[in-house]
Amino acid sequence: MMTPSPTVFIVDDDSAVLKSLARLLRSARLNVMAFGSPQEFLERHDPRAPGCLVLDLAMPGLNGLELQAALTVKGSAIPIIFLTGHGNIPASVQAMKRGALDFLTKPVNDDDLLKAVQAAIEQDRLARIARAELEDIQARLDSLTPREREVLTHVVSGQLNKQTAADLGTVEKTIKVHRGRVMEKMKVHSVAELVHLAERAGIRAA
Amino acid sequence: MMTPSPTVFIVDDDSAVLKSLARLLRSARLNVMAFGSPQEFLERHDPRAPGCLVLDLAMPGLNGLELQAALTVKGSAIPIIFLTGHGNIPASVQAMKRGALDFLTKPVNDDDLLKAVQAAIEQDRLARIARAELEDIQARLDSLTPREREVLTHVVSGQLNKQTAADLGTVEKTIKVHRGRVMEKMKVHSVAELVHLAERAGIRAA
DNA sequence: TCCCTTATTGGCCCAAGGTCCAATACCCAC
DNA sequence: GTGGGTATTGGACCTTGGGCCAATAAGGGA
Repeated sequence: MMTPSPTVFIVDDDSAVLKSLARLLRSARLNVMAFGSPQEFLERHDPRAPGCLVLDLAMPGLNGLELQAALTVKGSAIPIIFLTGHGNIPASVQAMKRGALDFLTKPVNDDDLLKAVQAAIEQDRLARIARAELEDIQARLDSLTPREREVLTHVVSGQLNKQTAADLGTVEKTIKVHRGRVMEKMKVHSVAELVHLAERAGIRAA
Repeated sequence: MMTPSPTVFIVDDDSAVLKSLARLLRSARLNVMAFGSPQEFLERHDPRAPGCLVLDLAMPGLNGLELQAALTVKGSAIPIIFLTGHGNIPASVQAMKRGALDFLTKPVNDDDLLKAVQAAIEQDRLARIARAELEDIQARLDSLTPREREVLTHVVSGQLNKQTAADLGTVEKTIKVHRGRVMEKMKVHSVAELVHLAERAGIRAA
């Protein structure tokens, strides 16, 4: 399955700026989608689409920081590059603290913007790979029965089957069966691999 | 062993500001050490001392960003809060990208500064705990012989003793001995724990 | 009601991990 | 050259892990 090529989403209420930015980015062979209002972007944006967001800070209705917050709430992790004509330091610091990738001032240097966009797209690519891996692991975890899940936590914390059996009020033989199924469902062939996966999925000791 | 109480280090070339900041922070029951020049701080600062750094951006000789870079090179991870009278957005973004915890503008609101300092001290505390743990693990890793180290990487990647033996050109029995010593030196009692430690220390598959 | 999933257990057997004791060999430093 | 650390190997023996086959039992849904 082919990953769609990344798109740069631009949101700015000034249509002249919007067009100029779009032209610049398109001339660098980038896919571009321009939005004249934050609300429009928020409604129509598909979080699954790869790419990054170039966002004007000062806009009517919903300003850049608010849109950033709204995207976070919505669960979108798209990298954001802020662009501002009359921004102030507190706003830039706020934006960066909340995870913006960059914060540029207008008039923006073409090269600075292109570099920032390239970096954002790359970061989005890597983040997507990491997220896909996590989702894959999570899917396997979700296929476990409650009991298998309990056994898993004991295994990754290094308990012997007999200890696990005692903790769960059953016998070693039963644990062995569950354990075997856990290994199978998680698609691993060693405890080491299992611990790796559990670690990434944030599963802690029993 | 008692952790010394945290200190707020202040660096500002304006002695009036320095005194005023020191007074404010001391009134909040914080330990304070004031420095009139970045060079002085750089020379005399002990990276082991817990606390945080409140740093003026514009100073003669070495500006705030340069001092930040110098500290990074020196291996100091002290959290930095920038303070500036005439800063600009690019400088603030630069500072935040390089890991500054906050970037405040003068005249600073007392409450904002105190909150930022508290947050920085807490972050330093947590970072120190994490670092101490890492150093502990690293010390154990350093106690391994080269051969044991090789065996370790095979174990954490889930290889069977016989496979490891084949890879290292020896027999299973030998691997068992090394493996036993690895477990002993790393102070763990299960492969799961060993993988946990290796993961944190950044050891990857064989 | 019948089927499926989940959880449980037993027996049998083999593979893998791990320990104790003992021994050989190499290299380096005192 | 003698002792210590490192690497290696053998044998004996015990513990754990794990697969195969079979079976029971509770709870939910079609």
